[in-house]
Amino acid sequence: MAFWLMKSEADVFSWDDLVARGPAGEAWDGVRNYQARNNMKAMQVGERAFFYHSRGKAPAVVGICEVIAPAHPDPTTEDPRWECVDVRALAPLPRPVTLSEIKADPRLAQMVLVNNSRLSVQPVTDAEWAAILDMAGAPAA
DNA sequence: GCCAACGTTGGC
DNA sequence: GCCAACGTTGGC
Repeated sequence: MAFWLMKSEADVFSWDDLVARGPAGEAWDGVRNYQARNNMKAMQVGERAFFYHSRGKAPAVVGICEVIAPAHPDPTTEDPRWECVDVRALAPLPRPVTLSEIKADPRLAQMVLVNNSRLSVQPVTDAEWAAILDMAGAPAA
Protein backbone atom coordinates (compact mmCIF):
# COMPACT_ATOMS: atom_id res chain seq x y z
CA MET A 1 0.00 0.00 0.00
CA ALA A 2 1.40 3.31 -1.06
CA PHE A 3 0.74 6.62 0.64
CA TRP A 4 0.11 9.95 -1.04
CA LEU A 5 -0.38 13.65 -0.42
CA MET A 6 -2.91 15.79 -2.27
CA LYS A 7 -3.01 19.56 -2.14
CA SER A 8 -5.88 21.94 -2.35
CA GLU A 9 -6.26 25.62 -1.72
CA ALA A 10 -8.42 25.93 1.34
CA ASP A 11 -10.59 28.66 -0.17
CA VAL A 12 -11.17 26.70 -3.39
CA PHE A 13 -11.80 23.16 -2.12
CA SER A 14 -11.16 22.58 1.56
CA TRP A 15 -11.07 19.59 3.88
CA ASP A 16 -14.49 20.63 5.16
CA ASP A 17 -15.79 20.56 1.59
CA LEU A 18 -14.56 16.98 1.19
CA VAL A 19 -16.10 15.97 4.53
CA ALA A 20 -19.38 17.47 3.35
CA ARG A 21 -19.33 15.15 0.30
CA GLY A 22 -19.58 12.20 2.68
CA PRO A 23 -18.99 8.61 1.57
CA ALA A 24 -19.65 9.50 -2.08
CA GLY A 25 -16.44 11.52 -2.08
CA GLU A 26 -15.25 13.82 -4.82
CA ALA A 27 -13.39 13.55 -8.11
CA TRP A 28 -9.91 15.06 -7.80
CA ASP A 29 -10.24 16.77 -11.16
CA GLY A 30 -8.56 19.75 -12.71
CA VAL A 31 -5.01 18.41 -12.43
CA ARG A 32 -3.01 19.51 -15.50
CA ASN A 33 0.41 18.26 -14.60
CA TYR A 34 1.85 15.03 -15.96
CA GLN A 35 3.71 14.04 -12.83
CA ALA A 36 0.65 14.57 -10.67
CA ARG A 37 -1.48 12.66 -13.16
CA ASN A 38 0.96 9.78 -13.25
CA ASN A 39 0.82 9.59 -9.48
CA MET A 40 -2.97 9.37 -9.62
CA LYS A 41 -2.79 6.62 -12.24
CA ALA A 42 -0.58 4.68 -9.83
CA MET A 43 -3.11 4.91 -7.00
CA GLN A 44 -5.06 1.85 -5.91
CA VAL A 45 -8.54 1.87 -4.40
CA GLY A 46 -8.22 1.82 -0.62
CA GLU A 47 -4.90 3.66 -0.49
CA ARG A 48 -4.67 6.67 1.75
CA ALA A 49 -3.54 10.23 1.17
CA PHE A 50 -2.91 13.26 3.32
CA PHE A 51 -5.12 16.24 2.52
CA TYR A 52 -2.96 19.37 2.50
CA HIS A 53 -4.14 22.96 2.54
CA SER A 54 -1.86 25.11 0.41
CA ARG A 55 -1.65 28.88 0.27
CA GLY A 56 -3.45 29.61 3.53
CA LYS A 57 -1.74 31.66 6.20
CA ALA A 58 -0.57 28.38 7.74
CA PRO A 59 -0.24 25.71 5.04
CA ALA A 60 -0.73 22.32 6.71
CA VAL A 61 -1.70 18.68 6.47
CA VAL A 62 -5.20 18.60 7.94
CA GLY A 63 -6.77 15.20 7.25
CA ILE A 64 -6.60 11.74 5.75
CA CYS A 65 -8.58 10.69 2.70
CA GLU A 66 -9.02 7.39 0.92
CA VAL A 67 -8.99 6.56 -2.79
CA ILE A 68 -12.43 5.17 -3.71
CA ALA A 69 -12.19 5.04 -7.51
CA PRO A 70 -9.15 4.42 -9.74
CA ALA A 71 -8.01 6.91 -12.37
CA HIS A 72 -10.65 7.74 -14.96
CA PRO A 73 -11.00 10.51 -17.57
CA ASP A 74 -11.21 13.98 -16.03
CA PRO A 75 -14.80 15.20 -16.52
CA THR A 76 -13.70 18.84 -16.58
CA THR A 77 -11.91 18.53 -19.93
CA GLU A 78 -12.32 16.93 -23.35
CA ASP A 79 -8.59 16.38 -23.46
CA PRO A 80 -8.02 12.62 -23.08
CA ARG A 81 -4.60 13.16 -21.53
CA TRP A 82 -6.05 14.13 -18.17
CA GLU A 83 -7.40 11.72 -15.60
CA CYS A 84 -8.44 11.86 -11.99
CA VAL A 85 -9.23 9.59 -9.05
CA ASP A 86 -12.11 9.87 -6.58
CA VAL A 87 -11.41 10.31 -2.88
CA ARG A 88 -13.45 10.54 0.31
CA ALA A 89 -12.61 12.01 3.69
CA LEU A 90 -11.56 9.36 6.19
CA ALA A 91 -10.57 11.26 9.34
CA PRO A 92 -9.25 14.66 10.32
CA LEU A 93 -5.86 14.79 12.01
CA PRO A 94 -6.23 15.33 15.75
CA ARG A 95 -3.97 18.34 15.21
CA PRO A 96 -2.91 19.84 11.86
CA VAL A 97 0.75 19.50 10.99
CA THR A 98 2.00 22.73 9.45
CA LEU A 99 4.53 23.11 6.67
CA SER A 100 6.91 24.88 9.03
CA GLU A 101 6.77 21.93 11.43
CA ILE A 102 7.40 19.55 8.54
CA LYS A 103 10.39 21.61 7.39
CA ALA A 104 11.77 21.64 10.93
CA ASP A 105 11.66 17.85 11.35
CA PRO A 106 14.75 16.00 10.11
CA ARG A 107 12.65 12.88 9.47
CA LEU A 108 10.85 14.80 6.74
CA ALA A 109 13.78 16.53 5.07
CA GLN A 110 13.39 14.37 1.93
CA MET A 111 9.66 14.92 1.53
CA VAL A 112 8.53 15.92 -1.94
CA LEU A 113 6.48 18.62 -0.25
CA VAL A 114 9.70 20.22 0.99
CA ASN A 115 11.73 19.75 -2.18
CA ASN A 116 9.18 20.20 -4.95
CA SER A 117 6.54 22.41 -3.46
CA ARG A 118 4.65 22.78 -6.74
CA LEU A 119 3.69 19.14 -7.30
CA SER A 120 0.03 18.87 -6.31
CA VAL A 121 -0.26 15.08 -6.06
CA GLN A 122 2.78 13.40 -4.63
CA PRO A 123 3.97 10.13 -3.07
CA VAL A 124 4.69 9.88 0.66
CA THR A 125 6.97 7.18 2.07
CA ASP A 126 5.87 4.84 4.86
CA ALA A 127 8.33 6.55 7.22
CA GLU A 128 7.08 10.02 6.33
CA TRP A 129 3.48 8.90 6.76
CA ALA A 130 4.25 7.55 10.22
CA ALA A 131 6.20 10.66 11.23
CA ILE A 132 3.36 13.00 10.31
CA LEU A 133 0.79 10.86 12.13
CA ASP A 134 3.10 10.99 15.13
CA MET A 135 3.36 14.79 14.95
CA ALA A 136 -0.41 15.04 14.61
CA GLY A 137 -0.95 13.05 17.77
CA ALA A 138 -2.72 10.34 15.78
CA PRO A 139 -2.39 6.60 16.43
CA ALA A 140 -0.11 4.81 13.98
CA ALA A 141 -2.00 3.47 10.97
C1' DG B 1 0.15 41.14 -2.88
C1' DC B 2 4.75 39.92 -4.22
C1' DC B 3 7.99 37.18 -6.24
C1' DA B 4 10.73 32.89 -6.98
C1' DA B 5 10.45 28.39 -8.89
C1' DC B 6 8.67 25.48 -11.99
C1' DG B 7 6.21 23.58 -16.13
C1' DT B 8 4.53 24.38 -20.68
C1' DT B 9 4.33 26.53 -25.10
C1' DG B 10 5.87 27.93 -29.38
C1' DG B 11 9.24 30.14 -32.62
C1' DC B 12 13.20 29.07 -34.87
C1' DG C 1 15.69 19.95 -30.27
C1' DC C 2 16.77 24.29 -28.01
C1' DC C 3 15.53 28.00 -25.39
C1' DA C 4 13.06 32.33 -24.42
C1' DA C 5 8.62 33.83 -23.05
C1' DC C 6 4.78 33.11 -20.58
C1' DG C 7 1.42 31.37 -17.09
C1' DT C 8 0.66 29.19 -12.72
C1' DT C 9 1.65 27.73 -8.15
C1' DG C 10 2.45 28.50 -3.55
C1' DG C 11 5.31 30.25 0.40
C1' DC C 12 5.91 34.28 2.67
